[in-house]
Amino acid sequence: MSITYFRRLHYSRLPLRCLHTANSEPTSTSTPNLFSDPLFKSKVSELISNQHWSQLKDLIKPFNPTSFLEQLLDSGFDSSSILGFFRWSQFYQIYHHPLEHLCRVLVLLVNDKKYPKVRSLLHDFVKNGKTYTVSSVFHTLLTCSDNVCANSIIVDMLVLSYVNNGKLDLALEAFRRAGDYGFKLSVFSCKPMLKGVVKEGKFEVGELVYKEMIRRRIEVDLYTFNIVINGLCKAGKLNKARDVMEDMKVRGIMPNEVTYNTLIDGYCKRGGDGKMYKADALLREMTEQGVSPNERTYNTLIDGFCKDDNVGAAIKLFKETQLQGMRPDIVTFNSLIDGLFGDGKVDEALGLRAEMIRLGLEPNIRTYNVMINGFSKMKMFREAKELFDDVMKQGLDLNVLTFNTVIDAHSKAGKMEEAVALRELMLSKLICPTISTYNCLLGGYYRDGNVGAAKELLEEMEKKSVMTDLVTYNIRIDAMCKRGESRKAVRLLDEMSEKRLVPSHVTYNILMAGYCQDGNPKAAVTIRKRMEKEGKQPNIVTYNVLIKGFCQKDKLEEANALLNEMLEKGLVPNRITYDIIREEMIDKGFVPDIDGHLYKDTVNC
DNA sequence: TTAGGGTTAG
Repeated sequence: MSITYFRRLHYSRLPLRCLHTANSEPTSTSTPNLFSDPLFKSKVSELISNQHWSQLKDLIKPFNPTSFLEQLLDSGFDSSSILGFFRWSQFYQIYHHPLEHLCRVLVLLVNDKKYPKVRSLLHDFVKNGKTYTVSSVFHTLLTCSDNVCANSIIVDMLVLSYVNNGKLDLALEAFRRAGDYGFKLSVFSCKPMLKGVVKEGKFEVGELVYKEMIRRRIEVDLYTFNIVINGLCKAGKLNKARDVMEDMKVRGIMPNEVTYNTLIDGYCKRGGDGKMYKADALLREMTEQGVSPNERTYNTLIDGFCKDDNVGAAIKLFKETQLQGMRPDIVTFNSLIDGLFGDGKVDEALGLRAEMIRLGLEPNIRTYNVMINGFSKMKMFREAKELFDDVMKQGLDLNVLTFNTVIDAHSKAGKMEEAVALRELMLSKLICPTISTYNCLLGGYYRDGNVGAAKELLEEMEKKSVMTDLVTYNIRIDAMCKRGESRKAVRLLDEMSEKRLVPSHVTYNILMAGYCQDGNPKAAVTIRKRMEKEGKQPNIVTYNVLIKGFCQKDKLEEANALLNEMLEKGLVPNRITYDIIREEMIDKGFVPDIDGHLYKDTVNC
């Protein structure tokens, strides 16, 4: 039977609605049984296996591709040929086969254990195909196959495809609904899904997924535990993170250096009071458990100490690691240089930069950002500008943080014209300003007392639809308070709420400082109550602000009560507490004891 | 496959 004969036969017999229409939904399946003729079947098979698509296209031109595919599926063709035709017609001819046929092809491939092909087909389906709801895919799959194992493999790979194509919401929905349909997922899909969830900062969801994995008895491996622990640490749920580490041990999976490094980093960044003590205890624990700390462990701790205003401990650890033969890297030096600048030790910071160069480590853009910022914090604006110019000359890839840092340095130096010129420069380099860029400029205008320019900038931000953030409000609130408009500033809290911005400790502390500066510490206490109502406990700055406020009004009993409250809560007084506030109280007749408490000196009074 | 460093507000 010749091809020409077939064409004639089917052109004359097929109803018009059965003819091929690109992008169309299937119409009818009334095509006669094409493969009853062995010659035709063998011709089709040959064309598909040799990928002679143009010839095949001519041959099957009269037929509806969906009907043709259905007949391929019903006629015992091998899975590779069926997949070949499916892919060609679906992705190259842009013909949408019904979901049922996709499911049938998938089941066929899984039964043949052709898993890479299943993955690839699902990838293309998720990436380029029509978007179906998760329930329609699940439902269709069930109507095509009652093989629980095969179906589960397909759904598992579907979830993975959703994740790999950035469709995390669909992946999560599939994960949630899989159990209702009797599909069992594996760690192969759940792990990347968890990773994606944590990367997007959806820590609560990550925790739920983990719990659900345990409940459904999906195997959780070491890497997955580490992802879960990382998510909990980033969410600040350190106790839960530790519980998960204990849980993994119970399940026979021993924590490795990544587990410990993740937890140590969690404590360093979100460990609250005594965080570095806890982080250091974890270092000892890991060594006792036979897990060797590596460069990352020490870098994390060194950075933690630096940010905890304890650069001395950071340097001590740095020297210890060198004695152990560990080589510091660029991360170690960047953290230490930042810490030393923060502690006002400019010479030591510059010495470390020289040391890193001596060791053959080239400063990177982060090193320069840290240094420009360090000079700026020390009010060494000329040095900050010179370093920035030097970096420009070197042709290093400046990024938005470099510009934000140097813009901030200029705005702090009161050089607003140059700060604005730098914003123009960054635009000319196609570096897009961020909200931080605007915040640096805004802060500069307010510091200059140029409320008009600040207002214009805010209007420009509004016009350009730049999303203001928490820091923008803190800057505006601070500026209002400094102008003696604390009551007006409080009203901005409502505006923040409308924009779904949650005031931070800093916001409340600024407001309290404002009221205290106005000579009204009692009003500051009402702000404290509002903050506590929002679930935020006073921190060291809160106490410093309030104590200072009451001191300035000579309400020393109130100030002392707050100091005692702070100590009883285990908050460690900082330099400001000691140097400014406590000294003032001692001057006014209080006597310190060995615990740091103050007592009214009744003898001398 | 998992873990570390840089900007703006008190």
